[in-house]
Amino acid sequence: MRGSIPVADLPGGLDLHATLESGQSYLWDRLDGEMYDGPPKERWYHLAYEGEVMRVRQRAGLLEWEATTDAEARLRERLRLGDDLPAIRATAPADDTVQAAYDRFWGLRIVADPFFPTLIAFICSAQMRVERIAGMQRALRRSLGETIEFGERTYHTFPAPETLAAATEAELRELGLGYRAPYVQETAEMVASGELERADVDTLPYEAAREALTGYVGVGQKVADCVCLFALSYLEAIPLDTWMQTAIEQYYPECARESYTETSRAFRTALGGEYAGYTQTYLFHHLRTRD
DNA sequence: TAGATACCTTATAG
DNA sequence: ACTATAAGGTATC
Repeated sequence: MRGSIPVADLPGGLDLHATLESGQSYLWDRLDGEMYDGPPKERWYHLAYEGEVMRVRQRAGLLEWEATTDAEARLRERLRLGDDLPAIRATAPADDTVQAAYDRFWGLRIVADPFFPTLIAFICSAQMRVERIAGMQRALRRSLGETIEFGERTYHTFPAPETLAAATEAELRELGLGYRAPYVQETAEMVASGELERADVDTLPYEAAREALTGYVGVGQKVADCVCLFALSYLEAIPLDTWMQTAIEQYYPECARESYTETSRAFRTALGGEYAGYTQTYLFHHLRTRD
């Protein structure tokens, strides 16, 4: 099936390119060089997950999609197309840097990615660059995922928890995960066995959810915040990575505290509270890609 | 509870 | 060519 959504109908519009290449999602893949070699901002992105393939591109004022199923409702959820960006931006501070970030990437939306692949991707993100994190996720899909044929192309889905739980540490190290290999295997086991799963977390208030997520192996507060923001829709979560730590020192020194939890509270307040994660993501993408 | 250190692997700077 | 350092941190002592 296929369809298209007029971008002008979305509150605040859409920048699909910024949304999917700002380091928040590792589920969507580009089709560069295979079925597309046009302008970077109009490229197709594809996603294979739980037996379904969908692909999208933004072109000529439309968000076009094609899928093995009737995917539009899921697409609207995953890209949070209903979020009112002007209302969200109105909660952000008036700083030049924050406003420059919103101007530059206006239309960037926080994703609502599926829980398990997001958990694994951000466990893999420790001490790693964005490009290599994406490479690891591709390797996991290619090596352990199931294949689906769509449009004369073979797609690989992200492996199920049971599959990753059954993988050996050596096998995962072969895929380039390094010391994260046992973390991924053990966390997958916890999800597969039901020891700790999404339902145990996503009904909790934000800080309790973040705390609960650190029960997984390889998940500290920063990775837990990424899962909260990009998979569980806690829009107040602000992952404090090295970029944000630097930004706080430079632009918000009054928010610096002794602990992650306290700094997070102070910075969240500075970024307007309820939608701080939105502003943090604009800021992160801006700082990481300038120069 | 706070502080220090090891950890896989790759890319980049010097 | 070769070494040091950093890359969206976490676990362990």
